[in-house]
Amino acid sequence: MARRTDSTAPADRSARRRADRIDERRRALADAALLTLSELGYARTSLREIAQNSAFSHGVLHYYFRDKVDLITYCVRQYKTHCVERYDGIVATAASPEDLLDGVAEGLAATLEQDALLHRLWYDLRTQSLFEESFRADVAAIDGSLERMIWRTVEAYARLVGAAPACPPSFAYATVDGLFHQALQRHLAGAADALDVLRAGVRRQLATLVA
Amino acid sequence: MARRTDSTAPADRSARRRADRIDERRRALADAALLTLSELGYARTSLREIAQNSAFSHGVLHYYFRDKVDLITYCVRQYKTHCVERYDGIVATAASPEDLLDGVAEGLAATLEQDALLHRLWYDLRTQSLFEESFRADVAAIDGSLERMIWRTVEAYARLVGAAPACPPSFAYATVDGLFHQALQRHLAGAADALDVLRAGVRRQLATLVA
DNA sequence: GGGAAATCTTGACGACTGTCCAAAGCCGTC
DNA sequence: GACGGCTTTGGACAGTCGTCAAGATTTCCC
Repeated sequence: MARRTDSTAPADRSARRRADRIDERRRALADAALLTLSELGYARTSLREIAQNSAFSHGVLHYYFRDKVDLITYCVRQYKTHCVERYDGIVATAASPEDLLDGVAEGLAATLEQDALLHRLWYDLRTQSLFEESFRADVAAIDGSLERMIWRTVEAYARLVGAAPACPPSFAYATVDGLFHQALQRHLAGAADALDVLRAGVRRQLATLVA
Repeated sequence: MARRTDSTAPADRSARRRADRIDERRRALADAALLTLSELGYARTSLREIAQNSAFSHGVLHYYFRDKVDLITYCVRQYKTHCVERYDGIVATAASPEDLLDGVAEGLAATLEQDALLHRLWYDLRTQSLFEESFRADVAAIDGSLERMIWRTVEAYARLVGAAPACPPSFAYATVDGLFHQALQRHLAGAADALDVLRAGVRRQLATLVA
């Protein structure tokens, strides 16, 4: 019985290391999957293609993921963390309304440019979730967190101009998302002014959202 | 040489009738395809499934359409005419700004409710066109005509309140489309207030678009 | 009414998909 | 250094896909 209560018994430590290794593999495979997905879109991405963009063979995907839906769900979740990490922190450090508008407009334009393919994938998956039950819940969760992010911006702006938000959060999100989506579409189509139009549009729309 | 110049020679008439019949078949098949597409989405719709929702067998599709892309392109074009026909005429008969806002809000809410699946398909195809070159041109054409439709509304509203539009057409379209897309998403998810939220949102947004 | 052309059906083809599995490779532990 | 479990491979499987073509059927014209 001696030291059976020791929580760092060799067996436990090895089990933990194993679990960590598995998590790491899953993350790596999900990264490869996101790469392929953002390039080809959901409809045209096969498991073999994903595996070819990774260091492994196609069979290993079913060792780490139950099936294709499990993998894609995991990818969506991973994308979400990537997403909110990027977005957060834009709002925090603004001292004046103008600063905030600048920061938000610039932040959105920057991520649109840098992560254009990931955003394209996001809109793809969001649309697919309208047809496929599988990852609807995860998509809805991301949508909600994006809406809350926009809403934090509106609240911060309202505070800085000494007014109150004058619209529901869903209205703010819908209109700004519409602007972002259109800008992405034009940016991908090669329109040189897409980013500037987005900046101007976001500034204008945010300004009308407070009383 | 006698009547070789007669434009209604039997051969011509028969050729014309044949062409008409072909057009009719193509329209019927495209209708069946639109039915299936709007139910399953682009990614999950196969030619066999389309044929099963029609009165014909799957082989006939390649008699009237070169390939799948040709069929879907034809569907997209057909959807466009269906779309603008529906939309047009909302704006024309408004006497006061309030009338116009009512009419537009109600018109958008009505088509969202009645043609929910078709609109879902539209967003699906628009997203697919970000990945697939094939029907990008047709999608862009529809997008443009929708933008012009919204813009006509803005202009009419501005005229009625005696002001000028105070934003670019693309801004008006992006924000209203964002509202419409969100409302569709919530409506399909079963939210009972989706239509009312859309009505309120559209009214609010349109009102801010003129000086 | 018969023959030719248009139309439609049916089955086949090769390519591709997600999934599964037996075997091989790998690695830590005794 | 050999054993045993964890990883990984690559092929097999059943299914579906778009496409095609040969044959059956219908339609039309003389």
